[in-house]
Amino acid sequence: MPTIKTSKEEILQKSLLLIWQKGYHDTSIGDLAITLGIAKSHFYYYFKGKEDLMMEILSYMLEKFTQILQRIVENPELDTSGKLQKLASKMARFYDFNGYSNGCLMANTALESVGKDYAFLPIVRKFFSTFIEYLTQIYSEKYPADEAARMAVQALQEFEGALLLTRLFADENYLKQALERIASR
Amino acid sequence: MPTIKTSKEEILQKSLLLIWQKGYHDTSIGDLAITLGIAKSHFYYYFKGKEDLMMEILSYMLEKFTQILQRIVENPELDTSGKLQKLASKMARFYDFNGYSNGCLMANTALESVGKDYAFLPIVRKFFSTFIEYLTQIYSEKYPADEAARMAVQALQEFEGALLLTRLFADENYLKQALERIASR
DNA sequence: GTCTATAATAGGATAGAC
DNA sequence: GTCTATCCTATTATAGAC
Repeated sequence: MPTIKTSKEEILQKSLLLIWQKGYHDTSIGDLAITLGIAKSHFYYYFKGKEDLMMEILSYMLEKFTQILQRIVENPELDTSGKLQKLASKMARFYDFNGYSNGCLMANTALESVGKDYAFLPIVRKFFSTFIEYLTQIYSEKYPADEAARMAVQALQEFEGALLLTRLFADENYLKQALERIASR
Repeated sequence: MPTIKTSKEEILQKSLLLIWQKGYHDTSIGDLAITLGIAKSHFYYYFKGKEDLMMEILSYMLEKFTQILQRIVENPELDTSGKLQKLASKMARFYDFNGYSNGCLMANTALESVGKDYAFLPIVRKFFSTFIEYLTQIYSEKYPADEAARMAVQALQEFEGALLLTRLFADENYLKQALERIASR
C-alpha cells in the first residue's frame, strides 16, 4: 500500500486560498506547486487540469455556503432578526481574515470569466441566485414577498460592494458596517 | 513626414474596450493586435508594454470619470435631486451597452490586481475615493455630513454590486433599479 | 509608422522512472 | 504517490528592414 503524503482534499483547500488571493488567471500550476510543496507535474495526478481544479473549488464553495445558509434559514429556534444576525456573523468570519479580506471568490471568478466560454459561469450564477433565494426567504418572514425579494438583491449588492472596498483599501470596516446595516433591516 | 495610419488615441480606446470585456490578464498583446488590425510588435511602438498600456487606460478612465462627476456636482442649475438624477443617467449610459454591461473596469482591475505588486492599485483606489467624495458632496446638501458620507459609501457599494449582477446574469435591471434607488434618496 | 523575423520565457500538460 | 525530464503552445518583447 502506498504512503499518502498529500491528499486531494489538502491540495483543494490550499489551492482555494491561493486562487482566492491571486485570482484564477494569475495563479499558475507552478505557483500552486510551490505553495503545495509538490512537483508541478504531480498536480496532474489529482486533477485533469487547472480548469478542473477550479470547478472542484467552486463546487466546494457553493456546497459549503449553501449548507451555512440552509442551516440558518431552517433553524426554528431563531426569529427573523436572529437569523439575520447569525448570517452576518457567519459572513464576517467567512470573508474576513484578521481584518483583511480577499473579497468574494465567486465575484472574483465571475469578473474573470464572464464573456468567455468557461464552465465556471453556471456555478457562479447558482451561487448568487441561491444567496438571493435564502435571503429573500428570511426577509419574507417580516416583509411582503416582492419587497423581500428586492431587499435581498439590495443586500447582496451592498455586501459585494463592501467586500470590494474592504479588499481594495484593506479596511474591514466597509464589510462590518454593511453587514450591520443588512442585519438590522 | 510619415503617414499616420493608427493613432495612439485609437489604440488606447479600442484596447480599453477589449480589456474591459475580457479582463487584463486574459487579453494578450496578440488579441489587441488582431482587434486593432496591427502587427503584434507594432504595439510596442506606442507603449512600453502591457502594464504601461493599462496604466494609461486607467488614467484615462479616472480623468474622464472625474470630469463627469465634477461637472454635475458644480452645476449651479441643478438641485440635489437633479444632480442625483443626472449622475444616475450618466452612469447608466457609461456602464450599460445595449442592455449588457461589462461591469466596472476599475472594479475588475481591482480584483485582478489586489495582493500583487501592480502599479494599478493607487489609481484604482483614487477612482473609488473620488467617487465617494463627490457623492458625499451631493448628499451633504440634504443630509448631515457624517450621514452623507455613509450614504455615499453605501450607494457606491450597491452600484458596484448591481454592476456585478448585471454582468453575470446579463440583465440590466439590476443596474437600473440600483440607480433609481440611489438617485431617489 | 508599419512590417517580418526572432528571441526569450512562462505556462499547461504528458511520459515514464522510482 | 511522487519525481525528473520533456514537449508544446502562448505570450511578452526586441531587432532591424522597408
